[in-house]
Amino acid sequence: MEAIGAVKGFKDILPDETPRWRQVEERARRVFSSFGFREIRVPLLERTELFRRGIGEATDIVEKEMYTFLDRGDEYLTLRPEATASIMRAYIEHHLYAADPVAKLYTIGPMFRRERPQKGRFRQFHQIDVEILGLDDPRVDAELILMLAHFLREVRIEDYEIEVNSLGCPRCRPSFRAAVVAHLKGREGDLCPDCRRRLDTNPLRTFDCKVPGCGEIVADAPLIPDYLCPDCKRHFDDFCRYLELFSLRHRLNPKMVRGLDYYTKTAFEVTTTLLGAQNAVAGGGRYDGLIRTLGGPDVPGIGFAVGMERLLSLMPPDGAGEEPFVFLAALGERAQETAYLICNRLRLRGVWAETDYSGKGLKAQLKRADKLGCPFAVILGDRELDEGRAIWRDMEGGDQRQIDLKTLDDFIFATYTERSK
RNA sequence: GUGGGUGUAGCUCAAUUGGUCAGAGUGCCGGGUUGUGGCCCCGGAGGCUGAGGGUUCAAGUCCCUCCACUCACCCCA
Repeated sequence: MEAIGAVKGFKDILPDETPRWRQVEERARRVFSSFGFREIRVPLLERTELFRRGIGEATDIVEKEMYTFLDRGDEYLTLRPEATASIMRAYIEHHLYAADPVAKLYTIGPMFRRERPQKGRFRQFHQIDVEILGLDDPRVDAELILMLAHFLREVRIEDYEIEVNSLGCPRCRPSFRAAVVAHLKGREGDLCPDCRRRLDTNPLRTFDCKVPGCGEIVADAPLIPDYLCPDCKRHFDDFCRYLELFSLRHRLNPKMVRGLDYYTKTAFEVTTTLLGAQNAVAGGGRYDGLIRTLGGPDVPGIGFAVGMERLLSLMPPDGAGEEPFVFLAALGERAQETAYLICNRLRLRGVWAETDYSGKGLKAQLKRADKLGCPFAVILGDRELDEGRAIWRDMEGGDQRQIDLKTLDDFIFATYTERSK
């Protein structure tokens, strides 16, 4: 029979890797809690319309990257390509704004985008997603970045840069957009085909283009900060001032734009040079009009997402191993049964114990204990059984002593609790 | 969607101009120690060399097609 492989771009997270995943998740939860965030869990599947309206029709995600299918011939559903839209949907659907004017939420889970896989980019990938709804104060924007930086520190990631920019609001963006279009139109012929198309759909995205010719044209293009309305400008200035208040090193990148349409005002990205072409570890920004666009009240919001796989590949290696506490080696049928019993009694008391099922020799059993990384082993043969005792072996030093069988369970349990302190 | 690279044992990789080339290390199993792991020594199992076709006396090696993986463009976390 031919074996069935995983779907392209979908990865198994094997037992050797899961401890690190859990470690990151736990640290995220701890950090977010202390900043007042609560967890929300939303479905992986939503109506396609949610993402079309939320993320924007002209974005790459909606245009060509979504896993969309017709469900039983009556409605289009999509595997979520990001979490924000779903969280906004839940926020509106359950009237969370009514209970509290401010909602601080986070979620951790898989996202799906049908792109060509490469280093740091998968079709199913995982994000840690954080949102603050109901506050538009620039202090909140700075505080969110403070929390993100703190979290990165907690997972021992140091080599990164925070880039910030303001994308303006519906009041100031049209004039900026017009200026960019005017600038680009003059040299339209020198633009790459993609950018020529973007001229109509989303001219700001030409800023991202890496084609050398486009880079030159964009080099002296108008910059967003110069076109911000007084309100946006003040917001951005204050935001930057608060970043400095926290001594958060950051870089102004007036050419940074984001691939999702809903962003307004503050935008930021955490980048690193260590990831190859996929240099963004985290990214986010403010989206003051999104909730209303999705049929909710006019509530401002800001959030960010961290790419789990990318984060993990940046983390320094850590011996977050998992090993049993004791191996019960048994010789002879009667001893094997006793060892089997003790092993499971220990497990019921919360001590990770392993034993042998093969009836192999002592050498093979100790070898197994060593391979598993057990710090201790119990040796129990019919000989010991008859004398009502067992051998307690320290695997590191090789010291051995006799333990009365009647007190063995308690002895092991006590040693275990002592050691886990 | 478009390019480039790579496919040999579970894993990491070797195999001169096509000519005993199907190997090593590691892991696994066993023995050296009839009841004592790690180090060392010895042995064993395990591969239609990604798949299919072609050239040739001879193909892991050259050519074609397909597939998979990978990196990059694009975009983003």
